[in-house]
Amino acid sequence: MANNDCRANIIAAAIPLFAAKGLNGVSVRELARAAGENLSMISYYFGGKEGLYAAVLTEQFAVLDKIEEIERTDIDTLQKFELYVRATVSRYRKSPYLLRFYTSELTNPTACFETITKPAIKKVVQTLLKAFTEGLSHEKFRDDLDPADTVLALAGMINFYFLLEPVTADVVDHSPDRDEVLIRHIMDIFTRGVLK
Amino acid sequence: MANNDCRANIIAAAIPLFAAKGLNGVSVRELARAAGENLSMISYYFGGKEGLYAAVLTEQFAVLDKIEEIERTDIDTLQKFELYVRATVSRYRKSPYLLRFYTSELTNPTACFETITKPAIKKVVQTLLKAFTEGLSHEKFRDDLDPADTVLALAGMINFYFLLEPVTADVVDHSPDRDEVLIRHIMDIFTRGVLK
DNA sequence: GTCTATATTGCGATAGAC
DNA sequence: GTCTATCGCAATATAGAC
Repeated sequence: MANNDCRANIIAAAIPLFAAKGLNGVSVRELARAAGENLSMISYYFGGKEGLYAAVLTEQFAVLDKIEEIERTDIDTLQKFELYVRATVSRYRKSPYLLRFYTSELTNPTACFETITKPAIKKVVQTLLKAFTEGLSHEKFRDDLDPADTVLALAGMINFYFLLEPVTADVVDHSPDRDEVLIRHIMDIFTRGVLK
Repeated sequence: MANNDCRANIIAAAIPLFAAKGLNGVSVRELARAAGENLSMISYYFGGKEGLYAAVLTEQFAVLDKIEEIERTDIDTLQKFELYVRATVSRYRKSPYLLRFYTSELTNPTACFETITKPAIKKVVQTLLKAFTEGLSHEKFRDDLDPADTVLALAGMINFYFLLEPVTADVVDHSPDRDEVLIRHIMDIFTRGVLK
């Protein structure tokens, strides 16, 4: 390639490769070839393969910071949960590799887990927990529900749908056309499940 | 080690290693050392590292076959779903590495994905789908719910709880003592969410 | 900044003795 | 069945020319 986008080219090429095969499943040669850049540029810009992986992870997880908006938005608690579900779906549509990095780090943690992955996911969970507690204090929700169990249930419903896509693709329609219906079904179940 | 349990020793040692680091994250030397067996025994018994991985995966996923019992059991549809949730929890307690193999294959599929992983998971999904359709025909459930969305939502609630444990362990109590409460909460949400 | 060439290490697999 | 020793290769990383 040999232009001034070298660094960006490498990152862009690395995303689908790391996502599909994990940190240990890709070699620097493969990464360089896919980027159309010289092998040694990976060390030059990122200090090695692990450095590149960390850069990719940081970029991928950056969007998770937007979860903060949920706290600042002045809407009903249930609507906050719907906002979370909608944001999750649109995130996965825009960043089709995000969920893979996310779960790959959960199951086969790398050195980045403690520094990048864990804080990013924890922030999401804590934001949801805060919203739930808020809803509880307004006496909107049944008070015999455990906050953690409940928000993890909601997060699980939407995340698992995407996680299982490689298995269920030929029996379930996972096209974006159905996203609106999916969101409705999940919010339906959740709403009836948690309201007083 | 050098006893007649060589094959079994290798498999037993390989389970936690493959689960933690994935197929590409472990070397045959590391596997042999952990098993206390000679390196060459891996090729002798399994034809190589990938063969050992396939053997481990087959053994781990064998328990998933028990899902069939749900079809044969003559109980109410909702109770079938509760049976599934209970079976899932007890499976993860008995096989603490199962979920890791499961999701690792989903996010970073190996050669085993099409032959071992996908059929195993698909069977579970289809069993749940069948149970749901059965419940629909008995007019137990709201008929505006999509079967796939609904069963994936239930599966997601319980699986995600365990998947997120590495992140939420210090903010949520994941001890087996709470399993019964967890199951109750999930079934509560699900039941209220899907019943007419 | 970018390249080639290479240093070095560790990999998976197996030949062949016992 | 189990071992040691080793083959051949691919890995990451970098030195040094330009």
